[in-house]
Amino acid sequence: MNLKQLAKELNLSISAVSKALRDSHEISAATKATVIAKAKELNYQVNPFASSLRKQKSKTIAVVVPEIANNFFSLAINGIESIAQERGYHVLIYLTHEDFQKEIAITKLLQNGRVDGILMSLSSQTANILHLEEIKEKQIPLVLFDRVAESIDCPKVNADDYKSALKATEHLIENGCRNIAFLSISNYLSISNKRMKGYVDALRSNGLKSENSMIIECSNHEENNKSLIKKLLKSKHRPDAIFASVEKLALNVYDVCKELKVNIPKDLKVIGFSNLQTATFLNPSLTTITQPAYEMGREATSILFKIIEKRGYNMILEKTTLKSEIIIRESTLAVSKK
Amino acid sequence: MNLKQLAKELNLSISAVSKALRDSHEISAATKATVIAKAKELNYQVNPFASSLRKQKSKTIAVVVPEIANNFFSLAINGIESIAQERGYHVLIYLTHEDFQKEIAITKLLQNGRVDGILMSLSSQTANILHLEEIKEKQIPLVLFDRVAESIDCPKVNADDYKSALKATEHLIENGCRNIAFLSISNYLSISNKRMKGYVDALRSNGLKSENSMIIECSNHEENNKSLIKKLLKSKHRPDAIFASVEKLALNVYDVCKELKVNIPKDLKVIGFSNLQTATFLNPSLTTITQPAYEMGREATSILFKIIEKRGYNMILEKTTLKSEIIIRESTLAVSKK
DNA sequence: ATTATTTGCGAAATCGTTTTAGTAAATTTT
DNA sequence: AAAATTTACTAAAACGATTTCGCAAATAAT
Repeated sequence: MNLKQLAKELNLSISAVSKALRDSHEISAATKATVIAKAKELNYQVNPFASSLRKQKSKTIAVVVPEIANNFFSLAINGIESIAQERGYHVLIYLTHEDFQKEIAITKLLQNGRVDGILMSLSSQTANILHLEEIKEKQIPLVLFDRVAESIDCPKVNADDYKSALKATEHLIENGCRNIAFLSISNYLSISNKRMKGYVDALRSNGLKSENSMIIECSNHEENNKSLIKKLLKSKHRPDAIFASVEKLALNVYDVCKELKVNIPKDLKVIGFSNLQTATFLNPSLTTITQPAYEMGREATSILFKIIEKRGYNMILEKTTLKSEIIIRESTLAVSKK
Repeated sequence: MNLKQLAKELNLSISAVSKALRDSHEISAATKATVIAKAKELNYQVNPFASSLRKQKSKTIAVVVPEIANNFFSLAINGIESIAQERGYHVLIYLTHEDFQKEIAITKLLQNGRVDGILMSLSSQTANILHLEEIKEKQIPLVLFDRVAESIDCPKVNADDYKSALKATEHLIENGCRNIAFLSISNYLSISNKRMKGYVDALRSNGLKSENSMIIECSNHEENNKSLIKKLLKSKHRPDAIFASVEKLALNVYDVCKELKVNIPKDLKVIGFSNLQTATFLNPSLTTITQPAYEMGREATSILFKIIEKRGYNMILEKTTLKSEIIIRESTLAVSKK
C-alpha cells in the first residue's frame, strides 16, 4: 500500500494525498478528512526510505558505546531511548567493544546520512579523534557523554569526575588509609585522567605522596587485571585501600580478595565508580561513586535534539556536568586494627 | 558525493559506476579498479535510503525488549549485536517498559519496511498476540526469544525453563525446605508459567502440596512487590524458601530480608533466575539459575538471518532450547536449625 | 567471410515520497 | 463587471541508487 494506490482509491492525485496526510494548508478540510480515513482504513504507512531520501532526514540517531552489558551504559541507553521515543526518533545501537579500530569503522558507517545525529562514549583505546573530526566536518550533530575527548569541540555531558574522585579519596584518607592504590582503565580517556587527578590531588593536599607504583593501568582483559591486582596485593608495599575507576575493576578486586582471603574493609578498603544495583547487598557492601547514568543519557539526548532541530550546529557548545553521589557502605568502614 | 558526481569524474555512466561498485560481471576488471579507486579517493558512500528504497531491503533489524537496564537483556543484546555486526546489519532498539500498549505501538511502527526482521521478547503485560499476527501477515521475519508466546507460530529461542525450575525446586527440597514460595511476574508469559509449572511439579512429585497462597503474582512496581514479599514473610504460615522467577524479585527478597532481619539461608533460602555478575559477591552469595543470555541472543539472531536470507519464511519453525545452569551458592545452603 | 555470441557499457525506468511550479475555478477587491 | 487574489488541486521534478533493456564493438563459431 503506497501513495499511488491510495490516491487511486480516492480519485485524487498523489501530491494531494501526500499533502493531506501532512496537513498542508493547500488541501481542504473535507478532503483531508476523507484521505485520513481512507489511509487508516487501508492501513497506509509512509515508506521511511522514500521519505528519508526526499527529506534528507532519517529520524534516527546512533548510540555508540564501548559495551552494553554494563550498568552505566545500559542505564544511559535507557535515558537516551526515553527521550528519543518521546520525539518519535529511532535508536541505532553500535558497540565498539573497547576497540579503537571498530570505533573508527562505525563512525565511517555513520557518515552517509543514515542518522541525524550521534551520541557517543569513547572506547578506552581511542587514541586520537580524527574520526570524530570527520563527523564534525560532515556537519553531523555529535554529542559525547561520559567518556569524552577533551580535544574535540563539541557538546559534552559528564559527571563531576574530578570532584567526586577527590572526595572519594578524601573519604578513604579520613578513614585511616595512607597508601591508596588507583586502578585506571586508560591513559587516553579524559574521565580516567580526571578521576586520577582527583585522586592525586587529594593525596597531595593531605600530605601524602602519590606513587607511580600505586597507579595501575588496567586493560580490557579481566584475567590480566586480576593478576595485576593480585600482584599489587602481594607486594611488600601493599596498599591499604583501592580506588577502582570503573565498576568492573571493583568487582575484580572483590574476586581477588576472596581468593587471597584479604578481608575488606579490615585489611583493604575498596571504593569504586559504579552503578551496581546490588552494591548494598555485596559482602561487604561496596562504597560507590554513583553517576547519574540515566540522567546523563537523557541530558545528552536533549542536547543532541537541540542541535538537530536548530540548524546552527556550530553555535551550541554546551558542556554539561551532572553530580555523582558518593554512597558510603561497609567496604570503606574504619575498623580498629590490632 | 553521489553516484552522479562520481560518474562525471570518471567519464562513465551512472549505471556503469553502480555496477562496478557492486562487482557486476558486466564491467571490465580495469574499469572496476579505476571506479573503486576513485570512489575511495572521493570518499563515496552509498546513500542507504536510496539503496534501501530501490532494493526493498534495509539491512537493519529491530530488537524489541521490555527493558535494557537488566542483566539478561543487556547480555542478550550483546549477543544480537555481535551477529548483526558480523553480517553488516544495523540494530534498532525499542523498549516496551513492560507496557503492552507500547509494545503494540512499536510493532505498528515496524510494519513499514524499516527493518528486515524483528527480534522480540514480550512484555509481562502482553495479553494477546494480535500485534504479532499482523507482523506475520506482513511477512516480516520474526523470532521470539526468552519471553515468547506459545500461541504464535514462529521461531522461538528459549532456555529450559521448566526443567531448570524443576531442578531448582528439587534443590531446595533436598536442602530441607518444605514450604517454598514462588514469585511470579506475569500470568500471561509462557516463561513465567513454565517456571511455575516446574516448581509445582517438583513439589508434587516430592509429596508436597502446592498452595496458592505460596504463589505470589508480582508486578512491575518494585514497592508493591516488596510489600507483597514483606506480607508473605510476616504471615503465620511463612515460607522457608523463596523461588524468584526473575532477578529483580530475588533482589527484592534480599532487600526485605535485610529490613526484617531475616537471615538467609538460616531462616529463609533464596534461589532465583538471574544473570547477575555479582551473585557470588552478595551477602549471602545467591544461588542462581543462570540463562545463557548471550548465546540466546546469538542463536535468535542466527535464526532470524536464516529466515531473512531464505525467502521461504513459512518453512522455518525452529524452536531452540538452550540449557540454563544452576549455580549453587550460600543462599540455599542447608543450615542446622536449633 | 558471414553469422552468432559475448563483452562492456549507456539510457531510461523504477523504488515511494515530497515539493515546486503551475492552473482552473471560486472568491474577493475595486 | 473587470481585475486581483485565494482556494484546492494536479503534473512533474526531484532525492540517489539499482536494474532491465538495448546496442555497438569485439570475439567466437561455422
